[in-house]
Amino acid sequence: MGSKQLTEMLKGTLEGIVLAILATRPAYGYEITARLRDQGFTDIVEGTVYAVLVRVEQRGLVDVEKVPSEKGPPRKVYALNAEGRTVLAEFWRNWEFLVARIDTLHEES
Amino acid sequence: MGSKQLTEMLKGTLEGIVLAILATRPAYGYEITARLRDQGFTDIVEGTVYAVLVRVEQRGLVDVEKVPSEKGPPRKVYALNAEGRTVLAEFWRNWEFLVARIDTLHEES
DNA sequence: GGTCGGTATTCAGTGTTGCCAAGTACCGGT
DNA sequence: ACCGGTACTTGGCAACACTGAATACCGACC
Repeated sequence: MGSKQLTEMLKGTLEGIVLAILATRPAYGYEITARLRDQGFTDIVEGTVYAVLVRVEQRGLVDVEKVPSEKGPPRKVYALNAEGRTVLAEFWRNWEFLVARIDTLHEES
Repeated sequence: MGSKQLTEMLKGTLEGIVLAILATRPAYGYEITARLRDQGFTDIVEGTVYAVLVRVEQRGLVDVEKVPSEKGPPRKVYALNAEGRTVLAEFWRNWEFLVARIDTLHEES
């Protein structure tokens, strides 16, 4: 069970994390969840990832394509588009800003 | 806040930030807001800081003392206690975990 | 004496977000 | 026919930062 603290930290970063994953190559929800788990986010909830994908699609940050799967229902493959890349770049800027400020605080204590 | 992204990122980190400030020395709300502004969080909202302080007080992470001010109404001075230090340590662990994961993603893109 | 600005705290309401829990759907192997 | 793995959807909930306004205390200035 992930700590409540970490859950709250994910608010605002999870979207960026998903966009960053899509930046390397297109992917579908189930795959993204699995990759997050491999990557260390062992407690990430599937429903949450899908919710993020719905959101970024509605905001027009990704292009979507339905691709038949051999192992189950069709996959919705998400690909980062130009708008998405812009938002991702903004995410990195904000993230680095936050990390810098918090690092300063950490050193002071 | 400047960007909505940064606002969302603060969720889950602002509490840790405030605790980190209190770890250096006791402080009151107005002062903490000012320090955050000096430190780069130029758009931080006063009401938000007070809300965090109410929360950490209710959770018993701080000791509170009312101190008269020469320039206005009495100040509520917050001091981090043992429980607060524990939570702050947990915050740093979670923060470093998140930074590590996200750094990995950043390098991959 | 009355107003203005700086200090200092509180509070109701809003929107966004991740989690929980359950459900739907497709498929291969037994 | 059933079960487990794959794959997506959805309604309700709690936590959090922001908005905007209100309250209160004080010194300085006209």
